[in-house]
Amino acid sequence: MEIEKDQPARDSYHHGDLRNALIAAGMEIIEESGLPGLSLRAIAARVGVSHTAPRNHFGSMKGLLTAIGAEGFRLHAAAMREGVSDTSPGVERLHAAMRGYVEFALRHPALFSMMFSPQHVEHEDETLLRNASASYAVLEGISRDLDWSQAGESDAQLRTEMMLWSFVHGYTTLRLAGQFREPEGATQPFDIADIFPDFRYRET
Amino acid sequence: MEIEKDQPARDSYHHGDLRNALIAAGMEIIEESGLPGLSLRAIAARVGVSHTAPRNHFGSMKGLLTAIGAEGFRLHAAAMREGVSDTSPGVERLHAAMRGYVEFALRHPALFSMMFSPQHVEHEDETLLRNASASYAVLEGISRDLDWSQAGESDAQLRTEMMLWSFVHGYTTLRLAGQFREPEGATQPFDIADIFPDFRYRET
DNA sequence: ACTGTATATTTCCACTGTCAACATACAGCT
DNA sequence: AGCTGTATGTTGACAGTGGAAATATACAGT
Repeated sequence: MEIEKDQPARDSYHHGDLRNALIAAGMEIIEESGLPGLSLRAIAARVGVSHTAPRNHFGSMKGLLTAIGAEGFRLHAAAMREGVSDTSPGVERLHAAMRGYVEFALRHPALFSMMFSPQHVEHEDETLLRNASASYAVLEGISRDLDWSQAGESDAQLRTEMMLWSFVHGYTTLRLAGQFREPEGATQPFDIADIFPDFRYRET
Repeated sequence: MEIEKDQPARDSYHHGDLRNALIAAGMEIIEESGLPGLSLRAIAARVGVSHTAPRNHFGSMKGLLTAIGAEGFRLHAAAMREGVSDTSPGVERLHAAMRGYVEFALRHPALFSMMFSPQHVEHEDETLLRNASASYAVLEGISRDLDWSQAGESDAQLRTEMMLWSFVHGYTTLRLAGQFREPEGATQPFDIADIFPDFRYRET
């Protein structure tokens, strides 16, 4: 790889806001070239800084990726909230939130998969967990506006939320991994709202 | 890393069954040290062969990982089938299959996440897809023994299968990523069967 | 003005996957 | 049996990676 020519001119030896600049640069690169293109050196070069400079702010590559992932969760939550903003409460709102979840992942596949990869990201990290919870809270809030009375038992609320998150996240992950077949004649797999289990099973 | 001392003695210049030996060695390493420890050179060293030898059989690192992933899907399907073998048909069998899915992933976390990572694995690969389908087919078969009549519409079968797979896979992935909270007093998150949506929602 | 600390650079290291050139063994044909 | 083409392994080099130690520079508090 050649040296980055148009390094942002820096007046002083110190950058001033290197931490945020690195996160932003990492975001750009992961959008452009995916995870394989996301190297410590590439990020540093884009900011115009030596490849060891990030170490002062993030400790290691994993630390930097974790910060990027945390920012990803922030965007993820924002995308869901926006997709939901102009729907009236009820199932439609839930469907909209689920679609927001999926569409964000399809638009930012590399970022999304990194966010949930313990290999790349320190999944115990405080801000990462907090931002992930904020994302989780969007689904949670909508879920509370519905009546899940048949769930019945203790911790019904928590169970329902886990069910929702599992379902949406699994659908998203499998779509990203290209595992779903299209139904006959269609060019895309079923929309997530079309497979949402609004039914109950019985044994034959 | 030091050189591997106890290389399996090889009588002849040619190995004889290098392809399978490499897959087996890769399996061992990913179990012991996870994805970060899984390097082309480490796999080759364990078999006692130069690090460029795999190239003849797999083309690239990704090719080798794909073969390992395909083998992983085979084991995954086998684990599910075994967990199901001594249950009578019905919901219990479905629960058993889901538990088998989850437990395999918890026992082989690195392998499992690699299997679904397009970054590591050629997810269009023929044998990989075939073995993945075999795994898929276990859930599918059990699902057919249940009555999902309320799903109703066209392609109900396919939708149901997608729903099941999404749910199980999402639960598994989120557990692996450490995203679920334990309910109060418990040391583990809810079992997957305890959050399975055997209910329907209504709007309030 | 002085001093300790935060920030950034330089240089080196072990390690990675890929590649081209070469060595060895096997398999099929005459 | 001998020849030959092809499959299979090896060697050595290469650019790229993240991390670490030693060093330079600037800032912040006294």
